[in-house]
Amino acid sequence: MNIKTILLGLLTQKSMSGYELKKLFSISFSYFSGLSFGSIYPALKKMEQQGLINMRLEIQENAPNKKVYSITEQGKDEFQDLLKQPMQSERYRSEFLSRLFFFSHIEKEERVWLVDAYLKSIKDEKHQLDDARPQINKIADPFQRECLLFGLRMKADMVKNVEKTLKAIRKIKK
Amino acid sequence: MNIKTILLGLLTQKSMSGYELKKLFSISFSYFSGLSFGSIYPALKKMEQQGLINMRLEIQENAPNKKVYSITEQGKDEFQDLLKQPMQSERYRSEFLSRLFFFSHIEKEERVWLVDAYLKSIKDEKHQLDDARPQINKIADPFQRECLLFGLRMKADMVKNVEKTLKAIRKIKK
DNA sequence: TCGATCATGTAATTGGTTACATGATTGC
DNA sequence: GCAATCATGTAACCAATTACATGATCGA
Repeated sequence: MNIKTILLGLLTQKSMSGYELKKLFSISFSYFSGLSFGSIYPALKKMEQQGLINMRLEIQENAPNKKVYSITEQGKDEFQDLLKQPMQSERYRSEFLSRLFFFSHIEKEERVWLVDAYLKSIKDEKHQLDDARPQINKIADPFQRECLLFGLRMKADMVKNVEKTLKAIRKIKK
Repeated sequence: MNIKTILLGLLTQKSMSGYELKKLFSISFSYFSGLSFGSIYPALKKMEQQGLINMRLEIQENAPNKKVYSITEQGKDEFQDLLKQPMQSERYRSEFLSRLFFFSHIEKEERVWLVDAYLKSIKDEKHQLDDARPQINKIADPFQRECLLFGLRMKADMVKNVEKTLKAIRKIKK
């Protein structure tokens, strides 16, 4: 999903500035995507030119002025169209698999060490997601809750599968 | 894993031209990555300039001449270094999850239809991988066989998890 | 004769990231 | 006084894709 769709989606719920979009995004969306100001601000400018969103300058006294964007009717139509496009399952670009593919080129201890460290890091992420669960559930709608559940299941599966691979590569001599 | 590492890895096994690299890549690596000529040829040129690989022009009579690249000692060292870097688990950029996140904005039938079509497409991919299994196993080393097994397990888990999500969204009224 | 395979390459575009630049306010 | 938060933006860079350009050979 590209930045345009995401921003349209978030602006459907509430008018916001680029700064606020980034914040909201970091809370609710962080697990499966990530955006930086360097892409948000140019995207908003472009979308305004295309008539998908409107900008209103909000003068603030104790903080810098902010540009509050709201979605237009045209933007809503565009968002609907984008959501209804068929989903093609993307190639799973996995650093883990790419590395494993070339494991014959490094020493056995090195292999075990690498996979073990990787396993720790994904377990860690799973725990982080577990911890964030109540907070996310508070602001999420039913579908977003399903997102979270899906993410947790996939993380658990990932842990299981990496563990299996670790066992297997321990058995490979040489 | 970036293109440089992949090309170095493949060239460790055998000296090859860009065209041959692409072919080999498509067979053994296609499941978890993908490269086009538009990235392979410039990458090879750059790597040659950096001294990671050498080029030898092979004059052919019944086909266009080809540039056969072979890895240098410096290239081997670089490849070793790259393989030993710790793996950081990347963010899982999932179109499915991004779409699900905004599912409240489309009709129920639309949602079910979309997920159902998606489910079919990943089942299809799983079958394709299953079919390619014997062929891949023939040319793969033990670690590459583990890659395949890992991929198959993850695909199966994916199917299960999408099915669960489908059931859940069927139950959500509105 | 038409499409597939062999073979290399460039240009334009996509879709971002990171670093840089600015500057006020608030809390410790 | 220093770090964090608020707030916007540009420039340089990265890593790739797609489309375009060329052209020979071989098999059905």
